[in-house]
Amino acid sequence: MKDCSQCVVRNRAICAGLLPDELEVLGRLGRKQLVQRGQTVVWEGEESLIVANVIEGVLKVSMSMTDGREQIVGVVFPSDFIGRPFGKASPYSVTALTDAELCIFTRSAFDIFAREHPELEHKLLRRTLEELDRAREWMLLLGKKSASERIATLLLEMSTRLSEQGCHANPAVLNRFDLPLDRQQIGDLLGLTIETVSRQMTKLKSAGLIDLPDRKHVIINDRMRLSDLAMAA
Amino acid sequence: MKDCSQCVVRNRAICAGLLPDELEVLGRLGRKQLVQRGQTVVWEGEESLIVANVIEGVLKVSMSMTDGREQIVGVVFPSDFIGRPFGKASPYSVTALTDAELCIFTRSAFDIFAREHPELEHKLLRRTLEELDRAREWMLLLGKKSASERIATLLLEMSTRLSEQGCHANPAVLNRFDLPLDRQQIGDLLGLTIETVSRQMTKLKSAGLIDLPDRKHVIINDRMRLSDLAMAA
DNA sequence: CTGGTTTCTTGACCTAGATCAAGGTAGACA
DNA sequence: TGTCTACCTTGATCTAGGTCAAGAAACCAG
Repeated sequence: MKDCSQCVVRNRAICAGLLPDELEVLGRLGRKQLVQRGQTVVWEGEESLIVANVIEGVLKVSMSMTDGREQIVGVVFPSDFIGRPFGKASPYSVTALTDAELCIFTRSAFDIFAREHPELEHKLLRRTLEELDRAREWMLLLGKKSASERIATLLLEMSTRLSEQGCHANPAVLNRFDLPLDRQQIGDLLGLTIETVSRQMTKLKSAGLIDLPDRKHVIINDRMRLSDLAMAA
Repeated sequence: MKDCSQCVVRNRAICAGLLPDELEVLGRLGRKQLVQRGQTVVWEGEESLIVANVIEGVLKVSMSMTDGREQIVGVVFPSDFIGRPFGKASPYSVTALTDAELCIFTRSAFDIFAREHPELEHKLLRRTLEELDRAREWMLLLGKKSASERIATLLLEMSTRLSEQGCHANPAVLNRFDLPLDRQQIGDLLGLTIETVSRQMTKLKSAGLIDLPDRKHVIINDRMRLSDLAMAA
């Protein structure tokens, strides 16, 4: 990699806070790579060979059962970290939902570098703790929420996470954004079928809480009612 | 705390690997505390004041909705770490499922100590990554598995985690153990009602895969069929 | 613009698991 | 030793969301 100091996620990714010379060493370990929508960069069950920072684009983290049932267990945005450091096999796949740009490291090189740079491990720890909080929040959704509560929660979550993407939170995106997932993927994330997702979205649209000008585009009209719905019923 | 070097979880908790003098400093920051079954040590939404190592006993990590629906998002065993370091509010509660013994630290003192001891933060990172893997595995269960698959998965998970508790994996416990959860708690962990849990357990018993000599005790008769069931159907 | 493909929506029907409602049963305590 | 109480099991019924089956939009290539 030529110059990490110019990286667009420089101040938000786990490499933020490294000293200039440390950053240069890390930069030499990594390489930028473009991946296309649909391309898988980490395979469930395979040896965990790479880790990466997301520079641009959105990716899904998913696990599946032998008979093909799939659950999306995470959605990853620019400046987020992907891959499973310090472990032989990756328990999940990582697949691009949009065209994306990654900053890839071999896992072994990253593991060694991380152990030598406590500041980096600290950043990674904080991120992993946040990811764990999000995973647990999603367990509450999957275990206890109704279909309409799930859809409302998803729309709000996507809204906030997409709007946090820019250098500063981007209020223009907050109530008007493109979903990076199709209906099937929304189902796989929420533990619902594609038909239930479609019906519930239509219902929210009819109730005036949202607009759906086309397949991917979402406009939130009544954020408050939507978040009431997300929390209880 | 008098003497960490005598601690029963000494070699498995995150404090393993600290130098004797570091361990002594950490020991002075912590105190042992007994908690009774049912007692809550961390409250959801409250400021995160303490973290702890579990010395003895089993605890649940849970999140709930405003209307009282509760999801258990984690079960914690001896040598595991509890609490949310590096964050103001705890997103979940932690409650003892059995009488337990903890080694408690104020969060602020622990945070400072951890930042000064990369080896400790590394251990904590590894544990958090494992906890995240488990949470995601559970998301697959909650999003995609049938009731019988969920029960089978739970029994196997409890079997392995309880048997790993001793200094060495304890094969006697593997197929014969006491569930630290009652039926309601099993339901809250699996996203099922108490009645469904009861019916599915009875079904597994009738099929001869397990025995249930009393409320809490479980004997696994046919581990292979149980794990076939846990994975697919 | 047109025909083909993919994705999404809608409708009709079905089922796994929830809900409601009695009973059992095992500890606990007098 | 009885009876209280907190769990647990079982049965009957209901329903949210799944499944199956058409269409309808959007998207794309020529």
